[in-house]
Amino acid sequence: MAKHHPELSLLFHALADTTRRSILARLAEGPARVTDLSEPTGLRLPTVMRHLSVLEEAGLIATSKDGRVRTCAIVPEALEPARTWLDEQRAVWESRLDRLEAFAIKAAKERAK
Amino acid sequence: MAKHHPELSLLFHALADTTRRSILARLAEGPARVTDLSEPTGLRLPTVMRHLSVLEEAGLIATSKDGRVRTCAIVPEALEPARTWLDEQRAVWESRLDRLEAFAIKAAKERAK
DNA sequence: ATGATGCTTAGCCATGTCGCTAACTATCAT
DNA sequence: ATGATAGTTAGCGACATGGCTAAGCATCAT
Repeated sequence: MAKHHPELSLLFHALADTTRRSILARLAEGPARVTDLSEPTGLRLPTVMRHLSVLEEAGLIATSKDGRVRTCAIVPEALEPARTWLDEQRAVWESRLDRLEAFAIKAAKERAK
Repeated sequence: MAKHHPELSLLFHALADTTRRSILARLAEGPARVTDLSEPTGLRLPTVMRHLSVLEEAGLIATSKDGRVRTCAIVPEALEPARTWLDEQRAVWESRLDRLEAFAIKAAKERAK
């Protein structure tokens, strides 16, 4: 049952951090330099660098260096695996709603005790 | 720009682990006892318990105890915040494709050097 | 009432994460 | 060639994570 999806783990892990999500939000407005990402977050450069490497390993951003300036940009397709997984799960989970309801009744009974 | 979404962090973090995703896959087939989840994963009970509490805190599962048996079941709506966030991002990211392409050209130039 | 069963708690170990500072390298401007 | 600027590397500290064992508690069957 699709037990090993390291890419999904990388992806979800990268998204599971408010700082990284706000970096992505900033990059959604357009490419930015590392320093541009450091200022609004109030974080030091090395800290930002680490977040960027997590995002890059997850495939969520791409970076390139021109002179001494590194520019970061979003990779929109990177979200697809997550989206696909969520859709698949939703499909399966909802098709089991009958059983879920049976469980909910049991749970309610338990809660009432 | 929606900087603080602790629920999203909990959610993505819960999903960022293959063991937890396979527990969810198992639960997608219907509610199960803790022991039922322990056997296929090959993990010890306390380990499974910890994963379950992570999943429960993220709102992804609900559990109830009847006698000495705890039953776990999926909470389908729990995926919605993640799905919504992904959809929003995709919308924004894709609307910036023009800028992205400009960046891609620059990146290609850099890669070639 | 005894033992088996199912879960729970406490606590250990190795490793990973997230922030930092300090020091280094590389580039650009003068 | 000097200094400012942009990024990078190394390494620290506090804490979280993911696995385990051992021991405890509660319930069910006999």
